Amino acid sequence: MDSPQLKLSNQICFPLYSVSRLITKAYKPYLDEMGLTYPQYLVLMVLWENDGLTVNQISEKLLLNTNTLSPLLKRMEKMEILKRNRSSEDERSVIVQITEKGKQLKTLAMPIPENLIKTLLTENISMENVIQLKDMLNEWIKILTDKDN
Amino acid sequence: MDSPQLKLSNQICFPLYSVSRLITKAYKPYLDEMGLTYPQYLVLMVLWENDGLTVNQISEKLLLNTNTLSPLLKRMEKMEILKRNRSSEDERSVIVQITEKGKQLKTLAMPIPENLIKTLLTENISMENVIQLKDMLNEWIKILTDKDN
DNA sequence: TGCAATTATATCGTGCACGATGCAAATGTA
DNA sequence: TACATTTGCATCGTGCACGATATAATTGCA
Repeated sequence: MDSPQLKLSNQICFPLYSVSRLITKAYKPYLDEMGLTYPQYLVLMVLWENDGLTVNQISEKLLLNTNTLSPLLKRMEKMEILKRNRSSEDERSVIVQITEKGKQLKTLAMPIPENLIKTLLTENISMENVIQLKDMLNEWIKILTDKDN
Repeated sequence: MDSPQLKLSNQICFPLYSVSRLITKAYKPYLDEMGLTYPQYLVLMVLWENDGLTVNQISEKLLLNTNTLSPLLKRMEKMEILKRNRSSEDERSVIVQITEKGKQLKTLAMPIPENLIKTLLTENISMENVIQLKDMLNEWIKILTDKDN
């Protein structure tokens, strides 16, 4: 049985999985300076944009469940990047607030996106191509998160 | 400071990271039937295509280092999906060979790719679009693996 | 009101990823 | 031929991901 559909080179998920890992690795030197991991950086981007969200609201934005987020936020609290407090309105909810230290990391993060995108633009790949790719990925996110529910 | 470049919606890595995870999750029902994880499935795809490779050769194909692969292969050997033996030519190398059980899993895997691609094709996303996306990802893999060395 | 169902978060166990380190075999070179 | 260097693999520690499960607060409804 030849089955070309099972060849690695014909897969779509494998390049997605690899590029995701490789780009995360490309972030590493910048994130190391900030003492952050990539998922921690994602949490900070959410909080920089919108502070004081609940764990659940962060979960929805990052598409990560609380079994991933809770320990992650716990570590970040220990690092004094954010604080977690029970909501007084709904004692089940935990409100996450960024600290001064967390806010200051934003300055260090400012140049990261431009540096990263420079790496990804080539003779064959324009900014337009990247936008197009992002649109496709966002449509897939819509499809694949709908399926879950 | 407004810094739109730090908004989650303007990132390219975040949708890559999310889609990679979500597609892996879409594989899960199929892989569960086979008792495999996604990385284990990747190893099998390599071996189905080319049996008897060394750990290093698998490492190059999957872009995973031995610190990830060694434990993964060890688990797969325990599951009796493959065997690991020192090469007699070069005692440093370990040659990985698929077992009968591993070969038989291929039959179960055959329909997976088509089922997966059905999920990913929509009104707005054609097979052509997917191919184009894959080409972009492969170019990025080239760039980002060159950078490493 | 009473109580089952739902919701929000946390914990546990397992399996990746990956940087750092170790070790033995092979290679290169003085 | 000695021996430093390189190569191939493995192990360790840490931090995700994620399914399963637990717990407490809230909600819904008979």
